[in-house]
Amino acid sequence: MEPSQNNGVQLDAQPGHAIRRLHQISVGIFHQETQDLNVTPVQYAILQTVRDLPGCDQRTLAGRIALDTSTTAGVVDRLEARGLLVRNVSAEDRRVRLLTLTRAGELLLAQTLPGMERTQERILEPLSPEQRRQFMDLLQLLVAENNDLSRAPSDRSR
Amino acid sequence: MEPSQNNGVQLDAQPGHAIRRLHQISVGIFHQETQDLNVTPVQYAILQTVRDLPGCDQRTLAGRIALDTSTTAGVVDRLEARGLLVRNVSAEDRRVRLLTLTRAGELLLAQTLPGMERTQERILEPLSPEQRRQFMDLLQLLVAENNDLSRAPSDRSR
DNA sequence: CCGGATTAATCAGTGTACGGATTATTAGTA
DNA sequence: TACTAATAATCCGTACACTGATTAATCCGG
Repeated sequence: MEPSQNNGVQLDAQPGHAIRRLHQISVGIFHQETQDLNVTPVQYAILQTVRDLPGCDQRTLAGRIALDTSTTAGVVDRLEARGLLVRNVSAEDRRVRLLTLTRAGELLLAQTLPGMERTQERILEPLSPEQRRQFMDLLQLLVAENNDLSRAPSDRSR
Repeated sequence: MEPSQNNGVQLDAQPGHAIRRLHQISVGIFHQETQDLNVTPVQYAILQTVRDLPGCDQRTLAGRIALDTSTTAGVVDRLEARGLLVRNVSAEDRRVRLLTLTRAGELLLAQTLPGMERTQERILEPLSPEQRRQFMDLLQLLVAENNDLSRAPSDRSR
């Protein structure tokens, strides 16, 4: 009958816990691969997105990388302080601040790219090519289907 | 020849980015399912681990959940402030602080359990039973093989 | 039994990550 | 055209998550 022994809760078997661990690992590898550049994965994502959408406003940016607007503001603050991008008040709508990479930002982005690519390879390294495809398919399916359940959903429409 | 158009970097296709998103989603679902209890996933993990290892020290705890010791200290601070666990200086080694759940902590843990379990189901909900098995197998393989690459590796030996 | 290495915990500093409140500006409407 | 709603950004507060430095206690070789 064993009242409620409760020891059946294996942390590692919980999807949430394993996902947190893999995220942790992925960030760790990124830092190993980009060491001296002093960039974080989120900073990289923002630099990359602003490069692809020059003159983009912060809300659109936040929607693209699925980040809260206040978190985005903080990261952009740090990038601006380092002279990697500029914030310009829009002429049409003075509430909006348009983001553009500086030359230093473009340069840093280019320097980060190889380490970022090695990071992606190393994350999946323990898997066979077949398994890598499988894992990425399932992962992307989960993200797409559950998108609206995160607190800052991605918005690809903008 | 196309110099360096660089627009081939699709964020969503990068394992690192998708993993960050899924982590974000998983935390979001956890909060939905445990709303009024005011517990975070990491706080739950600590409560659960201390319940399974009563009188455990902070280093062992940190190793179990694969968390930095200073991060662990911070979370334990908050749990202690809420009266959910107690820190007792060890009699044998006065450097060590032994952790034990209070009755309030046991109660909160029990209240959190159903929401935590629903969270795990909801994360994988978009997948078929077969796909869920596949995804969890690959996920656990990645975590196990890459364990030493995170900045706070898991230590199951203690 | 003393001095250096080791260890457990903490502290200071940086950087995500979120909700909720506030401010400035624009847009829509009676 | 005043009044209101909506919107972009920011600010405050809380909580992870890590590095590197520090403190206190223990351990261990000579």
